[in-house]
Amino acid sequence: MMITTKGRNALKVMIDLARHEGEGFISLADIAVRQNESLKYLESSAKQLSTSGLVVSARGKSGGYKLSRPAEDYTVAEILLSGEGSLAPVSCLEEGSAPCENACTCATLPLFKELDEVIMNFLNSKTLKDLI
Amino acid sequence: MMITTKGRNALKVMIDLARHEGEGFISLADIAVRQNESLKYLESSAKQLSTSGLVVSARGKSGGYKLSRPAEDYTVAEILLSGEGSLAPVSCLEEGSAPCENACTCATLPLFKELDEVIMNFLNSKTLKDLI
DNA sequence: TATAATTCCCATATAATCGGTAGGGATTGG
DNA sequence: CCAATCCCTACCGATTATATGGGAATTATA
Repeated sequence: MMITTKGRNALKVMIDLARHEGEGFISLADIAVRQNESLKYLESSAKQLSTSGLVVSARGKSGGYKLSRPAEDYTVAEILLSGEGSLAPVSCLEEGSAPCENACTCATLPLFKELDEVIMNFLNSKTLKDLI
Repeated sequence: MMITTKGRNALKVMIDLARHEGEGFISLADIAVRQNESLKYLESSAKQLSTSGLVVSARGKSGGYKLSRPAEDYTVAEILLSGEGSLAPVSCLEEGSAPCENACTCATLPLFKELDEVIMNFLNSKTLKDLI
């Protein structure tokens, strides 16, 4: 499976924030209850989204998270990428991975490159707004 | 990543067999050399293909494997499925997995169902013959 | 100023999966 | 009988997945 709980939780946080767009900062505790997920585990996804610049965070009392742009300006691809690091269907297509020494003769690489494109085209065509 | 060495090796075996279609039984030792893979590791993929009925095996001296149908009659999807067991992009879409108790309220499930369809449509549209 | 709420940071734990390796059994053509 | 070949089972180290837990830093507000 390509998408783990990290990506799924990143998406759940973003969807919840999008549903409460314009309501100021939303606390993770609220999101955890609504999405039926562990607060502690959501923290890592939320922090990653914040580091990636996809959300703005505010610490301290009445703090929380909010979207940094309108919901329709996010692609699903960038949200999942923030959570997962990579969405490549095979490890040899991950950015930064050691290039496979058999790449030039590998009988399967062209296929997986195509598959990667198909997946990314789909995920780039969907916006956060489409999910709410 | 969704495709592991199991699926990739299944594909490599099938591609090699397709390239030698009509030459009778091909030994795994030959395939291992040509594909630059460990014989021992390929054995598990080949056995799985045999169990799935995608190839015919012959034991004993001058034995080996051969395709059970013409190369153009295999979809890439069924080959990868034989090696991987499942190609679902998330665990909750895997057949036989315990159904997620949040399925009816999960904000992300519809998206992943669509993604699964996109992936399977692509992999079903490709045949083994397309790869050689 | 004290308190409570909140994000942020780091460490730990457990289970599963990945990517093989090893050894030998069963079968069969020559 | 022998060598080649597939078949079966067990194991193993490394990594990843899926969290949990403790507490530090920050901030609004009473």
